[in-house]
Amino acid sequence: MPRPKSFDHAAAIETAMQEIWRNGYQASSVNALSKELGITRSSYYNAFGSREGLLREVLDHYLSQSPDRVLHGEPPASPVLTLLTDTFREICTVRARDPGHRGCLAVNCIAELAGQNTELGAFLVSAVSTSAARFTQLLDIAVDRGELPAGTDTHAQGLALQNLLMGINIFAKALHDEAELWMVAKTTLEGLGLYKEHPNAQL
Amino acid sequence: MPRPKSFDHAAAIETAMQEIWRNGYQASSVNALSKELGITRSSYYNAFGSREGLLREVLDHYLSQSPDRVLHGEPPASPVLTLLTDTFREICTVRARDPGHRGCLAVNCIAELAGQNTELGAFLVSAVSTSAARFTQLLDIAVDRGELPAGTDTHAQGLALQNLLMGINIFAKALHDEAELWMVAKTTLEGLGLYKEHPNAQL
DNA sequence: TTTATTTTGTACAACTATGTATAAAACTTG
DNA sequence: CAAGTTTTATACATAGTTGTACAAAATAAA
Repeated sequence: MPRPKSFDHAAAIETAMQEIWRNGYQASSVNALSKELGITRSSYYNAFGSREGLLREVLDHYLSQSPDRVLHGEPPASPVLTLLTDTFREICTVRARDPGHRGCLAVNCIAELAGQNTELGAFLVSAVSTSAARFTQLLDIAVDRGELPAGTDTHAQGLALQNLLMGINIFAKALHDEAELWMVAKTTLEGLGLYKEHPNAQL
Repeated sequence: MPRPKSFDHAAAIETAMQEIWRNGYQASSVNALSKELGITRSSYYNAFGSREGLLREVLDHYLSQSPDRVLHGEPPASPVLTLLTDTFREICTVRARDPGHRGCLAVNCIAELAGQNTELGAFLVSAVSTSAARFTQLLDIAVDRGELPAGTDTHAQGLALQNLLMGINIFAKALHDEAELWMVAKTTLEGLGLYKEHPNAQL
């Protein structure tokens, strides 16, 4: 009986994400977003409820496809240090090759909204906390597997990795050279004793 | 002959800085800023020319009093590594004790405006570049003084320090505990071989 | 075809935004 | 007191903002 939804919700979220990523949240009005989505403001409010409602969906979508997504989920089969190194390498590549130099949408939103917008701010702060805890968890696994020495302060190291991650994502907005961006990550990872070259896999 | 300026320009910049720091640039309208400053919009435009004009002045003021200001200016008399360690310690303290958890105004503005607002974006990007170069310069001095080994890659280390700085400033918006924030900085500095305890000076 | 539902178009309300213009008031110095 | 300048008050123009309301159109299934 119901008329089927005639615009692709997922595709709309993707498009809106690109727009907010480029222009920032406060600068992305419902007018502008609706125009970009090719729908009317009526449809916008019908589909997303409010201006802020869309951003929440956009952030969920973003986090599910951001370059650090591989860190979450099941414990990795490959060595943890290789996973970490590869992930930071990937992040540097993606960030540097983004022609808009937009950095990380989540980090941008933290800078814009944390401690201000109660709802979204709290969500973002908790996402940072979760990510840092995940780094620590991975390092604990590395200790268990003998990849890292037993006395390793995985809590401190995990926080340092989270900091490296966010730093890279901000730095990428100002430092556009991929090699230099990777130099930042590699230098810090080496310092932390967490850098590991990829061991010529599949050979 | 001229009527004296009846509102304190410097104090107004300071007040506006606090407001923009708290709410972000895009969310700080001329209306809101004028009200906060206790002046009319007429006076605002008269004094600052435009919305953007004020931010430029605010950023200049901010940079002149931010916790990393001590890194600039004359080469330090004290050991470079001590200066670096103390500066990062100070930054962690200031950021964690800010009840608004606003982080760094400059970093917030980079996240909000870099690659978007041509004028201010370029200014902020160049400020990052300058700061990174200054870190490298300080490390070069440290090498000259024998504080660091001769083969040190001061360029890579300087970039890593700039990244640590910006990371801390973002992280502070989500991680409010001073000890944990300092753990981030200390762990990274130690990893980079740049951490040095303050040598009980004046004793 | 009727029915149930979603989407759309359009209008409205009530603000708010930036920037400009202009005349009146305030004030200090000569 | 007069001159010169700054500040204020007020209005205007033009555009945009979020959110709501409601009827008309589109659509698929019974």
